[in-house]
Amino acid sequence: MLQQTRVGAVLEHYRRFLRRFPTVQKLAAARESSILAAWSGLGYYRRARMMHAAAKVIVKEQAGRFPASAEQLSALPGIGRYTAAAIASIAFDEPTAVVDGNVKRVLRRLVADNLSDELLWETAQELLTQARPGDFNQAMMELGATICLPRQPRCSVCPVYEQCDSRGSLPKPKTLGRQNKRMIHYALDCHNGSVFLVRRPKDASLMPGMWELPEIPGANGVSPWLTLRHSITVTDYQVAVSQVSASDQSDGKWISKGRLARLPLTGLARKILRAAKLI
DNA sequence: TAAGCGTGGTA
DNA sequence: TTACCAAGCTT
Repeated sequence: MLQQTRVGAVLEHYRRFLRRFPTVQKLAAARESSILAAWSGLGYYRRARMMHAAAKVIVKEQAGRFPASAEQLSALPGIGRYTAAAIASIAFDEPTAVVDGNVKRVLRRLVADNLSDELLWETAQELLTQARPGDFNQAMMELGATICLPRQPRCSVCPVYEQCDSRGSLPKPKTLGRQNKRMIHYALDCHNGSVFLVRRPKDASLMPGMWELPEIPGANGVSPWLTLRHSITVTDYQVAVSQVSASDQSDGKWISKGRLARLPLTGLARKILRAAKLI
């Protein structure tokens, strides 16, 4: 859950997720839609699918025993170099350094050089406190998250200021492309305690198989019931929601209010249904 | 190597 | 308001 996602955004989902899937066996046996429903709103849904796949490998091929080394962990789906090192060092005391976005920034400032990825990993490994690798790794990430901030580093309270070659300066990050903007209209078709929802195609690149409100053509002259902003990857959406019938023109399903929570909704659909006090 | 993948917080 | 960016991974 923490891959590219802040701790604050994860906490509530994490607790709910562990209540729902308390063991790797339960997770492995679950249906994908149940897992996606618990993940709904967190984004990067591929992470959930891959964690499901990893749970199945652990249960079926390794008798439910977790791999305990970074090398073995990185063989699991969805576990790359960072996550393997994080689990191995924090959970199993393996002396392996992590490099995440925070550590990259800290190290590049510390040595005042735009180190390549490979050099960053080597440097982190050299600095690692062998006796307490998990604590060291978490301290490095925490330093980046709380003091060595991207925009305004708090050098005056930094514990390694004396050893820092740059004292806070950092090569200007290259600016990314501007976000696309788009207007999109949805129908909120709701009666008898049910909402009409549609399912995204299984082969969609974005959020495949997840449920959302039916999209409708806009500009019918009627002002929408609700407007909001929502950004998905590289697109900023201006969203308009109208309470109109859509069940005749869209291939979807009526979902009763009580079942909404168990459905893998997109984050945007969840936001709209919450605004409508349906969940 | 670089693009694609979600969403929310922050300045 | 806009733009950046977060405990990255896969293809």
